[in-house]
Amino acid sequence: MSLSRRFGPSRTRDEGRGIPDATVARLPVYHRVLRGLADDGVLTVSSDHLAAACGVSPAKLRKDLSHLGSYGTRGVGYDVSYLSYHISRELGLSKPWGVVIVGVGNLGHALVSYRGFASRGFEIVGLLDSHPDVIGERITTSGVDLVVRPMAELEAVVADSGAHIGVIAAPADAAQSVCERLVAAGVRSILNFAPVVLVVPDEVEVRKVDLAVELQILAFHEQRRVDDAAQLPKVMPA
Amino acid sequence: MSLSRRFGPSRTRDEGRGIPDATVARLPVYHRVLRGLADDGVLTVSSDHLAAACGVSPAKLRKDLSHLGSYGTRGVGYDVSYLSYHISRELGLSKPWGVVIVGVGNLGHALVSYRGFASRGFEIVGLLDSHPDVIGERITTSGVDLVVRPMAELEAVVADSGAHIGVIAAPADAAQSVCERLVAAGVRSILNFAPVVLVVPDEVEVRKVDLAVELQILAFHEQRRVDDAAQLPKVMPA
DNA sequence: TAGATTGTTAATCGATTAACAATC
DNA sequence: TAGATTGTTAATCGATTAACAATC
Repeated sequence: MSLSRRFGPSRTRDEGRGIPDATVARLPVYHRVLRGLADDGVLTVSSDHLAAACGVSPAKLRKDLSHLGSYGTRGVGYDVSYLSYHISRELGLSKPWGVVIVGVGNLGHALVSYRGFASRGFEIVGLLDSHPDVIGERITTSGVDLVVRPMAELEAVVADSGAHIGVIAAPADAAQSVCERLVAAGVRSILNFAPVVLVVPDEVEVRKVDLAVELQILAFHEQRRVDDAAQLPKVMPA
Repeated sequence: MSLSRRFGPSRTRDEGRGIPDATVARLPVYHRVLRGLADDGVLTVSSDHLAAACGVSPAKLRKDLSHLGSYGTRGVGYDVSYLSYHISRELGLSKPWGVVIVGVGNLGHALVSYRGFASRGFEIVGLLDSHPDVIGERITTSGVDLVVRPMAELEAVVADSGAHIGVIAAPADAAQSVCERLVAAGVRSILNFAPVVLVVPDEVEVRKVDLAVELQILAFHEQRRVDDAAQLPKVMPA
């Protein structure tokens, strides 16, 4: 980190609040790409370069970053590690967050083996399932060494581990009940893989990953393409 | 389907094009909830009810549906199966779409066993992997009976199956190359699970599912909550 | 200083919302 | 007819974009 910037940008930013949702959703991508650049030994990057690597326009990138503060240098660009640090701080990645995964079927197993957790400061601190075949299974991957606990222990696992984030990888018909127990146990951030609209109190943040929705959006556009190809009379190349 | 509506809404709609992206992204949710209502034997639903079940406001729901046409009845509500049919038609779910999955590790296995494909008219028509341990494995689940093929056969599998959608469940460092081969083989719709910004021609539609991004967005809000709780002086209950 | 690049401004675009006229 | 509920309108809000003044 450039120590020459020690005194920082003197609070010209949005007073720490009010970063637009659309910007927050892109910060993780900027962060990942910056880490890749740092690994490659790149020290400085311009908004044009970084934007291209992130798949956004330079204007959008600069606008997004301006919400965090003023971490670039005109005429030069951005110091890769300095910017990376400030994004990670803004995202809350400087603290480690404990994650409990409820449902250790195919998807749950895939999540546990996912290496993106630990590398971003997330730690899996609990695994729960209701199926006797899975309960008691010991799962050991890089950074994880846990035994699957029965659903009855959900509240105890959350309390003991101090988990902040709950991942619901359970079947659809169990999802709402799991969600309610997580919330009652004190979890306020939930990542839901079940194809269900969860009902939660206002203070709880739910994000949903829905394979079927993504596929259906693709199908919509695919159909448009097929229809277009069929309806338009073939235009002769000149 | 109410045959009394046989003659349809006489093209008052947006001429088939121009359904806003935000609306398209919600249609699959409406469709799923409507199917659930139909299964429960519900014949008619008001925008207030349906909106509540979908977790959106009634105004937004009606606005969204108005882009498809005029499929409700004032004073009554929407015929569940009639509306469901028109949404599925708009989404392109009346035709079956072939899906090829590239990468049959933990995530790929989870995807194959996901029951949401077939129930929405998607059919897995090819599985590919580069790992010798996985190649040749026969995978049989409800509706799927396939052998994992080596990566070298990607082009042949796409051509033979006529697949329209490619799912990239391969490691990050293979994703761009897989993507290019899919596109060269004629695939125009890609669902990408690899944490990589794919570079594709304009005519290709890529949707990305990124676990790390979702977790980091949750961490951002979680941090805000924690900070708020720490900074605000404790307010006495009156 | 001259060239490069940021951070900000103002214009545009698209999405959301509330209210209500149309109409079953 | 009276009550209910849609489909549409107009206002608001938030996100994107292009251009450029600030400044390294």
